[in-house]
Amino acid sequence: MSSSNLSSMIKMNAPRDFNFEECLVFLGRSEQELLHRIKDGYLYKLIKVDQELILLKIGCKNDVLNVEFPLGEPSKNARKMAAAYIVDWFDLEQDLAGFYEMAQDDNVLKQIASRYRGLRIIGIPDLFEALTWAIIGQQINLKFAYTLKKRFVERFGEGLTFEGEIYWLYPSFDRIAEIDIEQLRELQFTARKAEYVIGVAKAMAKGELKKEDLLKKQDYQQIHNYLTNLRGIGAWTADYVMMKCLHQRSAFPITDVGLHNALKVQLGLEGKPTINEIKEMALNWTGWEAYAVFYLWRSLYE
DNA sequence: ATCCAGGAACTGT
DNA sequence: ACAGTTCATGGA
Repeated sequence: MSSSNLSSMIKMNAPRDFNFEECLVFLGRSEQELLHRIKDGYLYKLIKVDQELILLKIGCKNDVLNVEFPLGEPSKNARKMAAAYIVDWFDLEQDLAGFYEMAQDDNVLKQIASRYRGLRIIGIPDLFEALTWAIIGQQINLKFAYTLKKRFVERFGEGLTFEGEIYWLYPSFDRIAEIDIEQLRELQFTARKAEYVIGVAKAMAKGELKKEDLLKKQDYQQIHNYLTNLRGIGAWTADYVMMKCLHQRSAFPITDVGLHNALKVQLGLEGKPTINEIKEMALNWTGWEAYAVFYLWRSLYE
């Protein structure tokens, strides 16, 4: 990965096995998404680094990612942070050669691995967002989950208007740590979801829960245990967050309903596979479970 | 109407 | 350890 400056634009060489178009398909999966926007082949996202709001406009041509800053020239440090953000978001440090090698002999993954080749796990770099988005999505249909997220972001997040469009930042844990359950009930969160979301915000506001500390553990089981000790974080949520935020290749949300549906379709089953059947298939995926799940999720958005 | 949804905690055995 | 129950709401 190298980057060079060229008239306020950052150019980043994409790693091998990177397909921007495939990533955009995944990012465009919901009409209700408000934390990024895809327009004319460009991806727009608002981020905040050191109190500085930065709108990213990301394009890709000839295996080079081009990052522009439509709001104006950010500070040198902010440009550096923006580049790091993109590496994190698109999991660009991952070498996928091992995944494709494994998948080519795997009956479940063979087709989708080659069909979506270059798709990377699109992450949620913000730990608070990853945890609370997972909590919001627990046990409700995805459409309603997006509705709740939209209300949550529009009520407690920060918005910036640029050329007639509003770009949103996800609410900060500091902001959510100071609200009460009733304020989320108004948005139709259940009391339980509200409690979990505020609980996570408070833990982060107190400094008891930090992404860097989790990454330091560097061990799947340690991180998983730590996360599931938090109220509202069960095995599914822990694995989801380890996949989407902590770059854990072995994260495996095996009870995920979307995974079950995808396997049913891919294998042409009459009903959904059982957990034991999935464990059987996954024996071959060791070390690449997160990518297997992500490609299967992708297969649901034909 | 009825069942399910990108679950988790709680309760009883 | 394990199975059943409750939470709560919208979508199909």
